[in-house]
Amino acid sequence: MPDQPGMHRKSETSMAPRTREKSGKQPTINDVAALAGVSKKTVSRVINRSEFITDKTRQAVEQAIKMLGFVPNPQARALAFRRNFLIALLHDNPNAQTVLNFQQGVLDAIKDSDLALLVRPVDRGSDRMLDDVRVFLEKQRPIGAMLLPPISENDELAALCEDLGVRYVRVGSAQLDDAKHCVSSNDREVVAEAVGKLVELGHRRIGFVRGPVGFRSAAERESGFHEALSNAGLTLPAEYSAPGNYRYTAGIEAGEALLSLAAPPTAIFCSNDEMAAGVMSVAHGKGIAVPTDLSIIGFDDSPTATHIWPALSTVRWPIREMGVRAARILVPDFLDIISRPADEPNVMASTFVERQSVAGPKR
Amino acid sequence: MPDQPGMHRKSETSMAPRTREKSGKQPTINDVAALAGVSKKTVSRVINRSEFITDKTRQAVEQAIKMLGFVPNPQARALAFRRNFLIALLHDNPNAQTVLNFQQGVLDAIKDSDLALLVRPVDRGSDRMLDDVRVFLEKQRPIGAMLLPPISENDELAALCEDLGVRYVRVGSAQLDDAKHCVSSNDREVVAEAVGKLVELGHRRIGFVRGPVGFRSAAERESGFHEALSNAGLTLPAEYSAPGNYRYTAGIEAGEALLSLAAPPTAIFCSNDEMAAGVMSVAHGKGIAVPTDLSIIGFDDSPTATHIWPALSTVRWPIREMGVRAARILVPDFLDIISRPADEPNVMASTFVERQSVAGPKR
DNA sequence: TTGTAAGCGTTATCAC
DNA sequence: GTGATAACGCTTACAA
Repeated sequence: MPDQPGMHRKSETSMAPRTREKSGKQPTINDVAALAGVSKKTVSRVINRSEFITDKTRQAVEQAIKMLGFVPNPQARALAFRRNFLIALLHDNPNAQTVLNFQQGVLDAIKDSDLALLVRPVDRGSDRMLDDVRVFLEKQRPIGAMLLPPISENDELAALCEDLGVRYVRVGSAQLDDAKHCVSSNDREVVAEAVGKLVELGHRRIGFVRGPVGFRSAAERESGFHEALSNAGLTLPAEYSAPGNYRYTAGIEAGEALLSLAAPPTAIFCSNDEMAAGVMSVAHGKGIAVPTDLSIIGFDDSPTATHIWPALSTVRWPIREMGVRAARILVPDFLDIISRPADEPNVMASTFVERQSVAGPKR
Repeated sequence: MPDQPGMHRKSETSMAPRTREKSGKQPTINDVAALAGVSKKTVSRVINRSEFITDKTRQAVEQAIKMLGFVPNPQARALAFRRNFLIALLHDNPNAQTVLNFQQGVLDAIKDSDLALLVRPVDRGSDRMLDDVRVFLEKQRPIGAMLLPPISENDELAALCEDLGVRYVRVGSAQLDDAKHCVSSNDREVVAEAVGKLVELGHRRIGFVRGPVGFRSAAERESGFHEALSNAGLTLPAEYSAPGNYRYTAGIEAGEALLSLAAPPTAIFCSNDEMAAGVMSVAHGKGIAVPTDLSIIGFDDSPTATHIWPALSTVRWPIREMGVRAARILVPDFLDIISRPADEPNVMASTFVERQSVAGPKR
């Protein structure tokens, strides 16, 4: 029985007995080799799909594998390869839905592969963040790492991965890196489109609730907003732009500010759904009817967007699909991919989803 | 260079060159042993906190470890221990917030340990579910597994873990297993309390929106509801009980049904927040004021609860804390735990959170 | 209390 | 194409 790390035990051999697998031990590569009448290395070649093998040998080995129900031991492979068959998901928990949807996408993509997913939150506030990640990557030695926004915007983090020989993909609202290291959405473009719809409907007094300072996604969305306004020959009065941080409470504050104005906006674009929900609550509280008196648009198409009333027009951010794509870019060689991932676009289209929170202005 | 699994390459040695770590290779246990002037095994003993070591030796080794910046290679340890230093989180994605909050709790708990978290969704609908999980556990060989509801209610799954020598903890709305294999909340009790509040306020016509058939959490919440009614000498007319599945759309349907009744309920308890949001939307649509004309209570205290208007009174489910506790129960020996986890309760208290969606009935 | 030798299950090297 | 033999970095069994 092993010493147990961190176990502070009295005896070196007192670990609780472990139930033995019913069928005895699992078959190893040696069993397969023996049964197939070949060497370990040949079996290894089959496992790893080396090309230097005759079809006949391969088939013999494959049959032996099947007969024995042999599954290569990932721990041993990890030791020999000096690399674990894992993908690490590094995130700073921007919001649960985003992380989990992305996670789900990644898991979809690697479902039939030998890979597994390791999740690692990082604290972007901490000054030891880089060291923490370094230790983590050096210990776990994953094949690759996925960086979710906002930490995906950290160039040092990307450099660290590069440095440690860990592949990486950065997820963002705009091209953050070269195509083989980046999956992004087209936030600016689609926000411009959504706000353009407001203009088409006749809105002239359009408010904006910003995202957190320093976030690329916030900057992209803001610039898309301005783009739409200037396309329409409009400008944004300073008092129509409210600060925000992607949280509901910021939406409340923004709503209070914007809707108390002498000439309040007839429409408000919020940089995410949570803040849009906050603005909507304020409207409800003030007896301002949505969408009759006020149109509201959000961003993310989070569950909140459909849970609030009236249902929120918003931008659907294809985060799950981005997870799939990120995996395909990161580890194409593990995913039995036919088409070259290089041929797939790495900019995923967000789309404007019209629901009940938008209408033309009253007059 | 290794063959690459799944790589379908032309050459056995053509793998893309990998950036070599700046500082050469990482130090191994041999380097430490040499520097400290002891054997490998002694270093191993220090790493694994064996007690059969003199303080002097230990200190010498620890110093060497520090000087070299040695970090034990988990892959090698995993091979030798026949066990990976991982915790697996098995879930069937009941909802993102729950999974991620729990995940966060687990990660909090294992933050300073050598453990890492592996996330694995399972498809409880599939008839290969057990086999899939078996393969997963046999391959990854985690120290332990955490089962989230509803799959935590599957006894075969628990038996499988037992069988494979993988520790496990089941998370549920009620005691699903003995204390060392279970973390639970007290749904029944706190639902009874919440509904009791409605009764105290004077509500007599109280509706109920059920959770999905077959879910233990749904059954617990329902029985808590009935408990409160019978405590008050009330009974639930059949038409006041609407089916549900924890989804928003079910809330919409339930709301339509309950609020179209000739004598509609003056209060509705919903088995989760999403359905409560659906009921609330229907109320808004029908011009029924909340809470004036209708009180609504949900369950979970999800983000939705505060994003909707008026803010939802609900039951806070301490899912993150349950994650922490689950980890402490699962791997106390890895967590430098002072107090015995056995002394900590494994039933975590849910609490009723009063917000704006509840008031006394009109008359 | 410490050390030696033999694994753990796989891949790398390099002859054949 | 294939296989013997030596890694990979650590733990275990057993000896000292």
